[in-house]
Amino acid sequence: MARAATTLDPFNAIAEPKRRKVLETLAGGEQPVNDLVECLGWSQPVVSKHLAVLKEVGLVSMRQHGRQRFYRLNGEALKPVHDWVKTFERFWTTHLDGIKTRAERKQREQRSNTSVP
Amino acid sequence: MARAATTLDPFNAIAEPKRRKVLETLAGGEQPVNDLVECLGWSQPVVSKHLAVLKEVGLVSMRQHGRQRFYRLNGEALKPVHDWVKTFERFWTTHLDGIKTRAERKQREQRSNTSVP
DNA sequence: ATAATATATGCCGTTACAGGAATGTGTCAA
DNA sequence: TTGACACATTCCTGTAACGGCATATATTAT
Repeated sequence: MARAATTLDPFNAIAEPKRRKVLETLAGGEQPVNDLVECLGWSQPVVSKHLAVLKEVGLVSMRQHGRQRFYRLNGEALKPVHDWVKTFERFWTTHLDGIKTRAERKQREQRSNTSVP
Repeated sequence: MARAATTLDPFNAIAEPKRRKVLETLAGGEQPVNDLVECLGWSQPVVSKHLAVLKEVGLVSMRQHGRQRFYRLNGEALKPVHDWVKTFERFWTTHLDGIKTRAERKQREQRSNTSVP
């Protein structure tokens, strides 16, 4: 068989750095395509194509006014990604706060104090 | 240009559903490849290849014991993804806790209080 | 040394997909 | 209507991801 089916989910959408950049830009508020083109410094078709992908996945929505099309971020579509990654949170938080580690060391010290006086 | 390499960063690595499944499985503890093969139901080369990608990005580490190779999850490598997605958290939490909605209603009430006494 | 086991790797075919260039579509202005 | 503007879409090309299959490599067992 060939490649796996193109499951167009948010995970795939944000795998592309440029699409993440688009989302970051739109986090500041809705913008017409041309503003994005100027702000990001890419060609207009490139911007439009990435916007099309983001819209398909539901990460952005579009509102037309005259000949301009305003794209707006729909951050809620990132929740599945957030929820998935969050299930792994314990793998770095336990290292950062060090509470558990310190507590355990204390316990070890206390045990050695009592057993080896 | 082609697509970005999957071994480039965790974002690309977890874009593949099968690789996410591998990480979920390894969250329960380290496992040799054959156990993963049986548990996941894929061919051995497929499992090995995905493990190779995950290892390149640093999402898993490997320990050899005899002829078995135990793969262990390194969840910390997911932190960049978590941190990035977290910056968009307000886009769905504000709807859930209703902070924004309540604040806006308050503003409307105050406006109507002053303008329409 | 030979066989069996555990895993990695190389090759191949198919398909995805990013970017460039050109063109299509729809809307406003004169 | 004609032209300018804003944007989408199509065609093309190069690169590489995925999976299957076969094979290589390394370790243990006999």
